[in-house]
Amino acid sequence: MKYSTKLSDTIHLLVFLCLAAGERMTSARIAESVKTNPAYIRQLMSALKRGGLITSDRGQANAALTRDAEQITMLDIYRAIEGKKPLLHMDIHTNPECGVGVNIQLAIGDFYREIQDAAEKKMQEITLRDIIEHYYEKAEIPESQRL
Amino acid sequence: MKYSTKLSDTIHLLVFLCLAAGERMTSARIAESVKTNPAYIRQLMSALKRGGLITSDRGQANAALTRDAEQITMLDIYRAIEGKKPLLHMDIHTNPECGVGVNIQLAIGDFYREIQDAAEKKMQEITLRDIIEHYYEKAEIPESQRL
DNA sequence: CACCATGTAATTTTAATAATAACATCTATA
DNA sequence: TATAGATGTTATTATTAAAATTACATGGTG
Repeated sequence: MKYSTKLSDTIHLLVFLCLAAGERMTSARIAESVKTNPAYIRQLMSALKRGGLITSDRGQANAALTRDAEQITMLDIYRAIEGKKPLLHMDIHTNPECGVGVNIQLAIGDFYREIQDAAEKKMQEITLRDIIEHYYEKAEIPESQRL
Repeated sequence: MKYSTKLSDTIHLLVFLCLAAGERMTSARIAESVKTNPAYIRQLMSALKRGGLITSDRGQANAALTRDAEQITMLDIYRAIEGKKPLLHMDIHTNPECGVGVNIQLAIGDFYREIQDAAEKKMQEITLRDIIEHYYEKAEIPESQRL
């Protein structure tokens, strides 16, 4: 399949929203930057809304964070849009006739869990504010123009 | 796309190989346990060979680890079969006209790198021996029957 | 009312992976 | 030496998760 870029696109969306503070961002405007279509952006925003990270109103462009950017972690975003989807995937099609196969996959699953936990711990340490700050540096936006 | 189960299948393959110490495992036998086809197994083994983790001879079933199971980490296996493929994927299709889009993705990339490092550090701590031991526990193989 | 926005479901297209097929080459053995 | 069976490798097809797209109901604003 394609690789999922949902997390990247959602972070992009959120940063864009923050940078345009005041200015009302439509899904069409955001889609232009992400180079995708408005419906996809709205789907991501819908997931963010379900996850309690943003509010938005039907009929008008009025999305906003429900809390400060430093209170939103990358893990919060990941959970909102990818749910419980893991980074590594077990093979659940092994031969059930083969006891070895089944138990090896179960054993692998426990180690995958550890790796997932390590990754999620790091995700939890990264806030939307951190990403915005780092974006400012990358883009070399002068301090005076930052929010 | 489909989710990649290459890592899971390759670990499966290696454990299977270790458990059958002595007995010569053909790609057909292994494929039966993983419930796939022999050519796929040979492809995985080919990658392991390129990565220097196993040896094998053309014409006869004779695969073997190049070093002890405790000297092979999950990261070694991941590198051999997935190369530099990351766990999280950036969106490289953002609008190049939009400086914001490009720089946000660059900023995201740096944080993804941190997450990748955390996951790889954990992978490096897990050896093939650990997985085999844990399999023995899962399968409740009596100590007397373990290798 | 007219226009433009969101919200959402359904469908189509794209792309990474596993599955499969085909075959050259090597080994062991009868 | 001939044959059976194994690996090594490439090419093709099928599968499947994701993004793209379409469609439209619904709500807000001038």
